[in-house]
Amino acid sequence: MTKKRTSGTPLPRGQATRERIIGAALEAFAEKGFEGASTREIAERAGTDQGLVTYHFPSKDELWRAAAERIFGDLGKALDERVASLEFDDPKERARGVLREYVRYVARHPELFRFMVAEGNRSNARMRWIIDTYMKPRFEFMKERGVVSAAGIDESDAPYAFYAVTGAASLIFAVAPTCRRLTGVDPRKQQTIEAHADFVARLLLP
Amino acid sequence: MTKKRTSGTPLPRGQATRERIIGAALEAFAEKGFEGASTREIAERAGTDQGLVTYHFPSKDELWRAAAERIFGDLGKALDERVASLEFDDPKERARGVLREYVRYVARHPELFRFMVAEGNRSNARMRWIIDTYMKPRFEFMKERGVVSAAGIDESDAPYAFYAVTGAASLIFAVAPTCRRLTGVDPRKQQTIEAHADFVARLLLP
DNA sequence: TCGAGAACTTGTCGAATGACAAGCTACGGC
DNA sequence: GCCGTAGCTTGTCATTCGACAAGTTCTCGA
Repeated sequence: MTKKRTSGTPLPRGQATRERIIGAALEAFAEKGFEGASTREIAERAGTDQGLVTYHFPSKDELWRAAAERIFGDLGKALDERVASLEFDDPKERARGVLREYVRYVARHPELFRFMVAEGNRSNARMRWIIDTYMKPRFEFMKERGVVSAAGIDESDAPYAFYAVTGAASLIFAVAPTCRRLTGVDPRKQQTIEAHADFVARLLLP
Repeated sequence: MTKKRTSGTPLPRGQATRERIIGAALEAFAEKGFEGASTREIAERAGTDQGLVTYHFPSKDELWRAAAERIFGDLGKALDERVASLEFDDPKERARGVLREYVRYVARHPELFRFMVAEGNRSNARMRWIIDTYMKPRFEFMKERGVVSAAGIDESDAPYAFYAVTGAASLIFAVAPTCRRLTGVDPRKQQTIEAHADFVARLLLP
């Protein structure tokens, strides 16, 4: 039953805790930024010790990289799945569906946006790699077959559209506690998520 | 010429460095978050020593509070000035003007948005105070006499509109280096700022 | 001009940080 | 069964953190 392993392939047990650590790191990095999140806090969130974090990840940088790959990879997978399952003939209706799915995803993963904003004004090698690997394909998709073409937006406006859509869709979930106090609306409620998805879809694809 | 001072009133010289420290703190907090920004780095940005930071601000918390008051206060003042100077009869045209001024402001102060996102998911006493003091009036203004009413948006959608507008207007400037690499467009250029202002205004107030 | 106090510098403290080394445990191949 | 190693624990290191104390310099009113 057990899979044949070549030497060096991680054991399933180790993989699981490794994944837990990445998840904990993602939360911590999104909440406090790279410098603010300590490896000890990440370990505690993951239910282990600090020593184990440095065992699985030789440095904090490596852990950051793993967390970044995880969240951008997950977004890509989730969107690909949903997009494939949407069967609309009308391109605008299809774009609406994609957009609504995107809002639902960022609502469930507010750490994605916080991570983006926290790290987005650095331009080190790792950030550049993330842009080229994960973000470029999304941007090109949106430009050619997504919201931009469906909404009749000029291609030269694609950069503005990309960041306007991303910001409009995500911010409310990234600052949920603030929103609750300011407006009385709780972004964590399903009802709010759908209402915001509606609003954004109407705004961009009337 | 010199103003009469009662004992204990800070000297002008002290005020100036105090302001410089607040500015440096703002940059650092926006860039690395509260925990990630060190008082020593803030001091260096301000051109002084760490001891002087703790002299002017008894704790890092107090410094954070001063930085938050500064940036939200500045936004309020800037918008009030611009709004007062806009003389449009048509409410929609007026809302467009306000919105474009808002985009220009966040372009010049990208740290505002980074600060909001970094601190917006905490709900401590200081954040609550900032919401009640600085953000509530802005939200009410937008709802009653701003973009929401001008765009014919239902008042119950005001929360979604507020965060959609804020996010759409600001994100591109908060992650400028990323945007440059991803799209080729540099958000720091005046031309880009105006193009984004155009795009957002057309999006929300067609 | 001189004294008082604000403004600033310097040095130091315990606590927390990232990284590492030296062990211990448990699982899977033989 | 038993052995090697991946997985995990524990302890320690130099460095950096926020905070504070003590001392020096500058400014301005009298």
